[in-house]
Amino acid sequence: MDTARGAAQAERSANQVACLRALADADDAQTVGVISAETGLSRPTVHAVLDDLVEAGLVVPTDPSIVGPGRPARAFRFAREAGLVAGVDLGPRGVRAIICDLSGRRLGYTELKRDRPAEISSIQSAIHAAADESALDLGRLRAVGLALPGVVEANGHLRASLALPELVGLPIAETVSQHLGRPVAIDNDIKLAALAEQRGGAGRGYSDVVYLQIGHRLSVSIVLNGVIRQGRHRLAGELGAQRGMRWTRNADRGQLIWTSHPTGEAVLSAAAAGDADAQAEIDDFCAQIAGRIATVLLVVDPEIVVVRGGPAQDSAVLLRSLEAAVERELLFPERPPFVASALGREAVVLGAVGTAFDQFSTRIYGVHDYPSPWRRITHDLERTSK
Amino acid sequence: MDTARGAAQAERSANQVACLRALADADDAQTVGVISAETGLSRPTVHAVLDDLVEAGLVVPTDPSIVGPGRPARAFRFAREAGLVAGVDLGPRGVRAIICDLSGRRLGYTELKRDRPAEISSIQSAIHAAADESALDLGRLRAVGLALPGVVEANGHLRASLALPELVGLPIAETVSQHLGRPVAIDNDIKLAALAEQRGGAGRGYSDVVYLQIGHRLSVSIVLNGVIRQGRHRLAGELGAQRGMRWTRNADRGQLIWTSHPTGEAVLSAAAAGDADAQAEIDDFCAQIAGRIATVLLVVDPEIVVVRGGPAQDSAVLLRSLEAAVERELLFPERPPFVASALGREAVVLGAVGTAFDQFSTRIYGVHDYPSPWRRITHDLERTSK
DNA sequence: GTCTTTAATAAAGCCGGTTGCATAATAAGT
DNA sequence: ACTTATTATGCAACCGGCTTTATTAAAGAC
Repeated sequence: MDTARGAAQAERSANQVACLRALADADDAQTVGVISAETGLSRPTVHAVLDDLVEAGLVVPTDPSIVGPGRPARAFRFAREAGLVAGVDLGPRGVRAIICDLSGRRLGYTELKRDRPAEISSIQSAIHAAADESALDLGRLRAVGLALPGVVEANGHLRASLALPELVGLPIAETVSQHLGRPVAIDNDIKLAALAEQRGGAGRGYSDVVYLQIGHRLSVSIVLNGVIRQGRHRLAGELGAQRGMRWTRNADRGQLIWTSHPTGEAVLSAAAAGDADAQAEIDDFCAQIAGRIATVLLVVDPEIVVVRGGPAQDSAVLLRSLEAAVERELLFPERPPFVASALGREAVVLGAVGTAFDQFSTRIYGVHDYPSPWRRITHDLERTSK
Repeated sequence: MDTARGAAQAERSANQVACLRALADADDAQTVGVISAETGLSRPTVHAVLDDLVEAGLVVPTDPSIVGPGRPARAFRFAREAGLVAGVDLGPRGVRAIICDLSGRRLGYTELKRDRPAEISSIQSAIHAAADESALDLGRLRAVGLALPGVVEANGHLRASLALPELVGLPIAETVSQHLGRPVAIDNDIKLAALAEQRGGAGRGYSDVVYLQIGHRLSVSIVLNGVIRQGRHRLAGELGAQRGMRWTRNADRGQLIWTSHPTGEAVLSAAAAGDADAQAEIDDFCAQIAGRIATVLLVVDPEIVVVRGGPAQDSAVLLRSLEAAVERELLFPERPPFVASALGREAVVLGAVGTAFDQFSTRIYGVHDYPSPWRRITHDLERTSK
């Protein structure tokens, strides 16, 4: 008895999404005729669907803005300002927050440094600060995404974290959610960065991506079929959890030691400028980590590897060295290309807000299966580098 | 303009599948009323759908076979004999073939040894032999699944194979398909074994399974979200493709060397009987391979690990030793359980026929998205051990 | 003020589903 | 052998969603 109703309503729902997408893709107002042509739906249907969407507040009628002869067409516009979604990246040294509208446009952004141990309240503070930047009304906030370093359980607790030990065991998602009265999606920072790169960064267009972050420690995260690989115990990619398996020998308590130049960045820059010692040190480093990377590649055989490490302009040195080192590990010539991260350090916070869109799509838009605006989320990157 | 038609027909199609499933699940004849109750569809709808299915030959009306008072209900039965699906496991020493009906029942089975190099024609021969066993009419054959050792490309060629070098580079799937006039699904043998174990073997009920075959060489295959992980170059799980990465030190050109007893099976049996030397040798072996297994576990973090190795009755010795060795490698206590393969050597051929059901479901049944009868395929295992 | 052009609305029909009711087919009772 | 109780069938009516077709409304152009 529910089947028929369900199927019929599903069809209407699908058409709502189709019309909303057509309206949101072209970001100025559109007439019913155009939407009808674009979606393949008949004019009366489009009209009925748009009425529903106007009712729901997702679409607003606009002035016809006529040009030619004939009766002016009623125009409609996606009400992208109807709701807000926030993303927060709570790291060991600071917090970043971003606020987007329903179309994924970046409306507010904040970056706060911190010396003291982190507190849960700094998450809400960052959201408020980002909202104040553009005088946004947080009453329209629909959902929040949160990125944390460490093993994040499905229930929103932080099971383990070397970077934020002060928050381990706390019900973080629950606390923030109760405080803000909004749903909170929470996940590991590297996993969210990988997702952002796959959806709209260097891995765009590929569904299977391995993301590699090379800093003072090495982190791996994997996106398969367009979704983050979590694993039964949320340990997928946690290669550091293997005993006695240090990635490199020149690491001392989580700090990489470089000899040719004081910092990793300096070594990269020098190698890029032609310094042979620096290049040799990088090649040696890559050779050390290549074995385990090769194993990861042979387990999942991804389409592409996105690498974040060192300053963006010098990443080519690291990439080529790593590529060569990995190639030496493999018996077959088939190997995914290694490309530099496109989103850099922003990837984490973009992944956070994006995953909120993904997980709470229905609550955010009020329709089922509306796709998240990853394209725009990741595209508005320039605004930050101002 | 196609949307409405499409949605409506999709609904009808879904209802066809629902009715067919209800009919196939209870494998004797069912009345319209029962199906209606089971599917939640109304009686007139069920009747219309069944008429379609009878038309398509998938369902046959049956004698009412009444019992109580009242007008006898028309009964219908799933026409499981309407089509056949074959699976073939072409190995280095022989070939196995199985033939199932539409419900996944095993109707024919054959096992042929071979000393000479393999030929493609032995695939068809095995199918014919299996059909002859039960006097089956291969005119009803709908699809074929084929398992091969080595790297199998998506187009049906064998890219690399240590076990069957004589077939490398040949368009195997295409040749068999043209010869039989039927679609042929082809894949790597270990991958298909993993799939069979996940769908109806020791990994039943789990969607993320790592399958480990421990013989003279070690093979890994991974099922994620219920589908075989293939990888961009079909190399997912091919850990042997990493240079210099021998799994164990007591291997000589692909042959494991045992000292306490002549064969691996003998070592396992002795250890099971309490032989300390044998147990020590097994523990040493497991310690050697545990590192790489741990890495695989940390990359994908599966729900369960299915292990095939040694004779079934002594597998507990190997499993416990392996479990302990892997546990020593991991920093976190979370670890998937290790269980013994339920399908044994049959897993490969069962996976072959099952993947044919999966891939050619529409052609086999004539309806969209009818689920493969994995349960019955893997359940009829006893018939072989006769 | 009328004509032309374009869009909105209304009406009718299709397809798939459901509910409700009269009817047919049987076993059991007399 | 006939009636009755019982059960499933088959038909009719209706709903929800979409489409097509025809009619009406609203603007600019002459």
